[in-house]
Amino acid sequence: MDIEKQWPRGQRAAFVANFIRDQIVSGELAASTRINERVLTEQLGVSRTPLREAFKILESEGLLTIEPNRGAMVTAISPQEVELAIEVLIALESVAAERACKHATDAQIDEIQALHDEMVGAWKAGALMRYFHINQTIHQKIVDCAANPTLSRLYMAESQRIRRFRYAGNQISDRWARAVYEHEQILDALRHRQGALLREVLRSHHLSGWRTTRAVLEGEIRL
Amino acid sequence: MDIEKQWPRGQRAAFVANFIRDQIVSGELAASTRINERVLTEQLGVSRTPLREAFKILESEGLLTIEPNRGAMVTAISPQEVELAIEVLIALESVAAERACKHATDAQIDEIQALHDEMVGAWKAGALMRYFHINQTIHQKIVDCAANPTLSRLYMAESQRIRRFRYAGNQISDRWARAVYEHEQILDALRHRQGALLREVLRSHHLSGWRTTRAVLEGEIRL
DNA sequence: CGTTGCCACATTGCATGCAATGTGGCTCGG
DNA sequence: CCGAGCCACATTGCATGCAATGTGGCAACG
Repeated sequence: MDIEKQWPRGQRAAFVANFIRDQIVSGELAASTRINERVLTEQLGVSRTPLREAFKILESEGLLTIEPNRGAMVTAISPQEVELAIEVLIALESVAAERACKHATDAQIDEIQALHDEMVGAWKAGALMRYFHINQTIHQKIVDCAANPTLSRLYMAESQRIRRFRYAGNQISDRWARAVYEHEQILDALRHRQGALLREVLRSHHLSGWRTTRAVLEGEIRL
Repeated sequence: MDIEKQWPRGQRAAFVANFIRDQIVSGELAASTRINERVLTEQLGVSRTPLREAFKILESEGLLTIEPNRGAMVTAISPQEVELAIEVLIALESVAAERACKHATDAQIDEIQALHDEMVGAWKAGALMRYFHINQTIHQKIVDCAANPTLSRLYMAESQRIRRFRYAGNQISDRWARAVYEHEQILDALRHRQGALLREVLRSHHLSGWRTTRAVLEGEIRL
């Protein structure tokens, strides 16, 4: 990437971390891939110091595993661990649901509605990647409506950590259609500020999404 | 500290991070304190490279804030943010409660019981610091019983992040006595594997703890 | 006397060199 | 032919030097 282009002093580690994080959460860097410092420094045009600082950031986010003297590799996560993480995500979103219905501004809801419309467009256009990305954004925005920075931070970190696994499930077109329908229920509940309902709709949305995804991951469904 | 003593190659950043983290969560390093790299390198006997890597780790844990060209300082947290973080901690412990009642081994419960007995000892001896530390350990162990690594990891990180604030509330002797009583209810619920009950007891335990702590922080109660 | 601009010093950000460790291939003995 | 040991090379861990940026104090000016 951007060899020669120099990022601002004081933010290089952050930019490098973003770059690697994108590659990991998008699945471009497969699990257990070893990362070579020299290669990356040449790709990114920064020295090893900010690079290694980025490694430490990503390690504490759970995306990289660093073995002393052997370097960094993309953390491997089992479907079992993903399932447990989703349980945590559901808990976080449950708290968010009730709070979001209390604290969301109309502008925030409109923004989510706009994202939803855009997502439906991506669905109809068959743009899976775009759909998936907007989907994630919508969930994050709902959590952000809860006006709880800790909640937003943990939700973002954890959903990114398992993102590469969840992508699989959306490739099933039945699931895709159903998810769009569920999202409409979610928006309704939010718009009518029915916290308990939103919580339950979100919960079953995630559970049914995970059932599909797990089936795909375990090879029970051929694409 | 340990000038001259050299930590093993490959773990220095981690050890430095632990060292600083202890100082922050224990309150020895006050909020907004600027941290000077040169001073720390001399105290710890490591060079600036692992030190700066440790800074990045602690920054992503939310304990340090790094301003470019101005260095690291202990992140300031408002009581408002602490309250919001506690709401998240309660959500995490709620998930943990149900799961812990299903997955806890008898040995784990015995271990928690032993910690509880030790904590009562510290209480009777008036050893506040020791009491507080065991208290935190008990809650972490309960979460660990849930056998969900993500849950354990997030719970630990977040409880450490706000630890320095919660200490204040325990200095009220009424609260201290009540907390011990509540902990007995918690252990009972866990031992009888009553998940829903455990969840509710934990929830009200944290809420009443926070009410006291907030009052102390806001200066409504003189020590 | 207060304010502004400037300069020297302190501190951080990053690149790089060196030492330590890991790794793959080769030799040599069985 | 196979395996163990060894050696050269690749890679990482850390220390340190240099450049960029921030900061506090002093001087000059109003």
